[in-house]
Amino acid sequence: MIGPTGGELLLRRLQSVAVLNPNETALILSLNQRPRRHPVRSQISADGFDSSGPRLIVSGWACRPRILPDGRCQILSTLLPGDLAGDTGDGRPLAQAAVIALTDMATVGARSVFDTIARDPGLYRNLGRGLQALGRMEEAQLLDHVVRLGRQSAIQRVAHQLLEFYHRCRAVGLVDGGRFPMPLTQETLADMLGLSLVHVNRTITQLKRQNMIEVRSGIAHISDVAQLALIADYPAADEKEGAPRFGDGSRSGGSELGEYTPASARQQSCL
Amino acid sequence: MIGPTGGELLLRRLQSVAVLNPNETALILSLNQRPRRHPVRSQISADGFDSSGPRLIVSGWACRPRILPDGRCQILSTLLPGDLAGDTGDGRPLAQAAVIALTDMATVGARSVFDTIARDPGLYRNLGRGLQALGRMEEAQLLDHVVRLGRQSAIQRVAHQLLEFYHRCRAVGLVDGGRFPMPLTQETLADMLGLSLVHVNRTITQLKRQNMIEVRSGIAHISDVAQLALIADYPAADEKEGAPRFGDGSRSGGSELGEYTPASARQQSCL
DNA sequence: CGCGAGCTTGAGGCGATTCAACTGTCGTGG
DNA sequence: CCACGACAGTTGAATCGCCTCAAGCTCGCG
Repeated sequence: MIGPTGGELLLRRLQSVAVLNPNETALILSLNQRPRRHPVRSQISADGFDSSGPRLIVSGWACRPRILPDGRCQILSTLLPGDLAGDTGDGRPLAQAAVIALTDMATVGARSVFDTIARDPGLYRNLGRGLQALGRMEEAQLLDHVVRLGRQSAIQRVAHQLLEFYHRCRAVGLVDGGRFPMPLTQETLADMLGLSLVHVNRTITQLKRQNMIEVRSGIAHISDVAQLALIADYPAADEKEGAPRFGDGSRSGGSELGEYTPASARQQSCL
Repeated sequence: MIGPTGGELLLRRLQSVAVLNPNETALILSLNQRPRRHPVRSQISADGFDSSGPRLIVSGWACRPRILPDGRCQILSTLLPGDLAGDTGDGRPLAQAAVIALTDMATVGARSVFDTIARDPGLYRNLGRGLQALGRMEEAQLLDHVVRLGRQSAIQRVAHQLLEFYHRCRAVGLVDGGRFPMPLTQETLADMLGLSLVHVNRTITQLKRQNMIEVRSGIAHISDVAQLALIADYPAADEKEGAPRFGDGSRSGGSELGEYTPASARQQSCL
């Protein structure tokens, strides 16, 4: 699979949240080295203190799983091309969790970038902020994940997760007319969405029958994003690319404001 | 309800993750002002950009809710005495979410502390790191929350959440022989744990009948923490206080390492 | 005393799980 | 070229965990 280089992917994401000067752009594009390859199921980034520094994902998907003592598994987050695996210096628990390849992957080491920024923070101010914004997006995804798991039905979970993948792929230019790579097995989706494999299958089948989605050999297709977003309670994203939703810490994008009144006082309507 | 002052609570937590010099201690204890009072259901911290700076919770409990379009609610996180509500400067999505009082509360403004640290980061180095560690603990709790919601049964969720409250209360000296304040209604617990009110009730009743817990008029009692932790898959916390689990970013405390192999390859045993 | 918020309990139903089998599609080696 | 195993996806049947609806209860408080 030949695709964009690591630097191009990351640059694309950063430019949607920050304006980079030539030095910064050059620094990111210095990541266009020959990537290291990782087979499925191998560990990209270790649990706890990190050895080799953060790595930029060039191709392939990964996840941060948490295995329970009885063998069950809950996936905490996913990593797509253009994402960074490993601790980028602030020791956040999520970033420190182990990263496991869900497909064959290619990554490049990104330690040099962070070292360079640390050496001259002034010169790379925007870049530093941009990278922080990417970290914030990760936390926002985590919040969405909580809502999905806590309060959405199986159909909504699947739809919502697919929409997240769609938008994340779009942010790195991997969407082509509603089609985007989605190489996860239904079992992995189950571990992600807190469902059983069988039920994920039935749910996807149902969405297929309703012509909401297609999934075949690692490619997903969403014909009508807005319609799917409706059933998933997925917040209406402005179709305009490059809207700086995370430029300096605005809202995540999923919540209604309003006081928290006990549910008894709230009314139900939708679905 | 008369309890410790805000500064004492926060100092206690910080001292368990960092060693503070006299300047830093004094700065924290400067938070022993007369607190502002908030009635139940009022908003402590606004959604999005923050107006009045972060506030330290002196007494009472709060949460960060997310309301879905159809009226359902998922609570993202809880705030207990000694916690900080509001954005402490890094614009993290969780910290920016609205904070709503679940009981009557008292808080003090903490902006001065952050301003002072920002003015002379060198002098307040340990304190700055300590506060960052508190932020990391919040993220670690979020990860635990994901696992609870995704892969635990109702009983485990309730037990796990109570244990989290127990340990958080203990960190600020609010536990007395297995007893600690737990002023949440079952409805709020339901919105937190992704369950229905009725089922939370039955689950708590069941735990009571098994003599695992007692909950009455805002006070919870866990007789055998280790036993409850066993049911809940709650990681064995060293009973030794002040173990610097977050001193500079070690592991969150909930995960088993190990490669992520598909569930089919894992064996099941417990429960 | 009467009201209301929170807690408790019962009955019935649906959504998701589990177990178990079967299908389809690869890649590999005889 | 086809037999084979491995792996992902699909489907059915039975069961269970949790939800919803609907009362009734308890306690604190005006």
